[in-house]
Amino acid sequence: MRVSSKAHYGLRMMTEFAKAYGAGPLSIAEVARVEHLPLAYLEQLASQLRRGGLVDSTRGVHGGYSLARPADQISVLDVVTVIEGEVSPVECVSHGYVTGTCQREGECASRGLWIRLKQSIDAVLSQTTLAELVADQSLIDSIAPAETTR
Amino acid sequence: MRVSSKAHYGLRMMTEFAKAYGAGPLSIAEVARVEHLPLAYLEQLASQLRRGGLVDSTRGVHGGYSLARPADQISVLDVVTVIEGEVSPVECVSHGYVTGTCQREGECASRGLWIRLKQSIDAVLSQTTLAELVADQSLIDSIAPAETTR
DNA sequence: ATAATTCCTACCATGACAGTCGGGATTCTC
DNA sequence: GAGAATCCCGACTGTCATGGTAGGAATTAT
Repeated sequence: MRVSSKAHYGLRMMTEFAKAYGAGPLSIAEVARVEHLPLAYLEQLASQLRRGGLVDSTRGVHGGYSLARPADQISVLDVVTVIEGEVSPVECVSHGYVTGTCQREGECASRGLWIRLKQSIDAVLSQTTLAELVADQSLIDSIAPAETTR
Repeated sequence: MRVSSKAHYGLRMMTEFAKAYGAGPLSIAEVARVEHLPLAYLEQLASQLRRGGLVDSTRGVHGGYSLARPADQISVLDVVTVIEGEVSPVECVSHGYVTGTCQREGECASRGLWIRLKQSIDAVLSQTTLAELVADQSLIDSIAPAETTR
């Protein structure tokens, strides 16, 4: 029951893209710098995010990535799903589940529980957008700006 | 963001113990039989559940395990926690988190999100008890009893 | 005694995670 | 056109959790 640091990294990268939205593409070298994350690893994650349709890429000298749509239209669930695959506590409640795969299907008492759990997780993650994370960030920075200068 | 099949097995075992509650200890050999799970693996899980204080064990010929307290006083969260450790999407919101371990602490905008997520998961899992799972099970069995005979 | 049980430790195979590395393709700038 | 900055891609690696298996020791009812 945990979010991988992979997805966490992806989310941090996405908030950087969100901050830069509208001001041209942001390179992952820059993201690596401000977030203190390994460049080569971010490259892989960025590719996944692009293939997942969350960002667009621009190659060449002033290239980089930018959000495929405004930050208030990308939820944390979108990001986590692209990086970790569908959020689902057990296979039998995932979207692509084929009826009958689980032999216990008819007699399973806990399926209802897993469905409630999935819905609950999805709700929390889909209610928060990148825009809100960025807003919270600015708020934090405005209160304690000295911290960020190290 | 998934529950391990280990925890799932543990939960299935616990519901068997719940069904047998009051009628003496239930052996894991029996659990393995009715749930079609590997015996040797269940042994390990049963030990964990015992060390976690959820069941009591009786050795010897008519030995086995029985719930340490009534089924309506053991939640799914109890079981999952004993088997998987604390449910926590990221380290910084877990119970044993030491303030300052995460360098981003002051500037982290997503911590609030993870806290909401944890609370949401905990709520769902702690609201369901073994007693409810057993009750649901009986209901299912009474509706479609033919299924279980194969 | 012996059979049924829990208990305990060690072992193992597989796959995910969290990266690193090296090079190729593209595009801007000079 | 050369060079630098960038994205793109595949291969490789070390560590750890998962999902088991195996063997034997301790305990207890019959």
